Amino acid sequence: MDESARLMTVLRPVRAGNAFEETVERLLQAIKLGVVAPGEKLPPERELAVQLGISRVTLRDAIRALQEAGYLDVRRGRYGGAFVIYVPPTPGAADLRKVVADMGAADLADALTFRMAVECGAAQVLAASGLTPLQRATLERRLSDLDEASLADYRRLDTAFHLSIAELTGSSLLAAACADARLRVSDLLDAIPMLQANLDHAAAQHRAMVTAIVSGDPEAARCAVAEHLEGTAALLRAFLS
Amino acid sequence: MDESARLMTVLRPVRAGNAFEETVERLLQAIKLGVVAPGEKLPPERELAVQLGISRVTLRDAIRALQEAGYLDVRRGRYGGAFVIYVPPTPGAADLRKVVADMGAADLADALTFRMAVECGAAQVLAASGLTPLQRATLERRLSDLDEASLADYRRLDTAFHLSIAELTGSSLLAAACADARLRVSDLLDAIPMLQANLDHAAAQHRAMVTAIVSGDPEAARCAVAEHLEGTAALLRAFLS
DNA sequence: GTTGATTGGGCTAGTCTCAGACCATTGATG
DNA sequence: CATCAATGGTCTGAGACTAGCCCAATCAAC
Repeated sequence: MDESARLMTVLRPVRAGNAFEETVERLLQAIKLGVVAPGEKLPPERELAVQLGISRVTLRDAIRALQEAGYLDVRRGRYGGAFVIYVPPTPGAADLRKVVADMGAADLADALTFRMAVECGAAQVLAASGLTPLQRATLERRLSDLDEASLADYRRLDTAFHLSIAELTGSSLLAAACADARLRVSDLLDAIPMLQANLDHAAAQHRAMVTAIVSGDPEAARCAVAEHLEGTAALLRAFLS
Repeated sequence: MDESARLMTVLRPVRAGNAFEETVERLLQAIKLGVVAPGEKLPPERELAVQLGISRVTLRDAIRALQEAGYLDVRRGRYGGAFVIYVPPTPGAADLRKVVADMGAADLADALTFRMAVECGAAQVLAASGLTPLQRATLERRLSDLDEASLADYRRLDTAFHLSIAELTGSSLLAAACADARLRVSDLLDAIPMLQANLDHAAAQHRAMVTAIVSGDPEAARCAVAEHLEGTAALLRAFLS
């Protein structure tokens, strides 16, 4: 609030943990966000180590940890690799309180606020930028993929749709921020049941977001995203009380 | 754009560099953003090392590097410490092209887009949240501080005003994102001259931002921030062409 | 089968980073 | 002037991390 708030913001920890822990988190992000879908495999270790900017030893430690935790199936030899075997838990309100307790009420509010800000910002920027036909086609494609998704694929394609908005702005910083925000609420989203009424509601809101963005209306885009995310937050609150 | 874009987003480097480099960057952020004003000193090494989550050795290496680069004056003994002696360069268009060349055109667009998204998002969220009297007073205070600022203090207080918006949302993630965004354009801002006409224009826009936020109008808040940042971006483009 | 390409598995020497202890300097206070 | 608290300066041993190299397993293609 006062001067010291900014000191704490800027002089926050340089590193979230050691290289091993951060690598586990990052791989878990790829798996939980469905960037690497179940059945698919991660890039080869040597390649992945370069991408992540770490040594192969550290990467292998992280992969082994995820293997032992049941997220990956590692196979040797040509056409081998680290295959994703994790499937999101069956949605149900049973675990939600536990998930919230694990992350803490303060972190929950932080994450929801952060997500609201960056996703609304991304939609606004994208709408204001004026989409190329190709960009528009990509966005429409993600939406129709989501509309036709099976329940098993829904979360993954929902993530893909949301992240596409940030990616289409062309800002990798913004894309990273939205991916981070999404990850911070993904455990929560996995814990709430998917009722048909909610899915229908969400589909309409997704449609409104795309319409606002492709028509180049930043106001409407921001508003549509805010409404959608507020709906999700309200759903969370409902299952918590 | 396609699947691989998300792979690159999530599987980006785990670490921006080694602990030493990241620490230098962080301290430079505190100095350049004016979180620690010229003449003031950084927290004691032992304390700072804990805050940054690094060892004292690494912190000292970083401090020595900044000392040799002329940013800090380190004095021993009681009441000693690492005093900030850096003052932002006199604004002038001479260096702007060089600054832009150093960061690259792609990074420039990325940074401006990112800043637009997160600052608009923060203002929207804050306006929607409904400010307490204390929060409102803090925001008004920052604005009046800025209005009365001398030219030497202007950039620092401008930063303080902008970052206050994010901080007041209560989301440390959002505050960190806005601080990061601000830092990425701070060298650019330091390179453009401060003309009275521009300052007056900015002051009016700042006023509009505060008015929209305290009146609880997310639409207007988002719009006011977008207009303000767009003005800055336009100024940059003008000095570049 | 044999071969060859691709991939995970493992080792080693060297560098980076850390935690903790101890030393040196400064300046306000009595 | 002596004291003492606060602060930067330095050293050391242990652990984390890396780069590079070679080994082992697998499977398509011949």
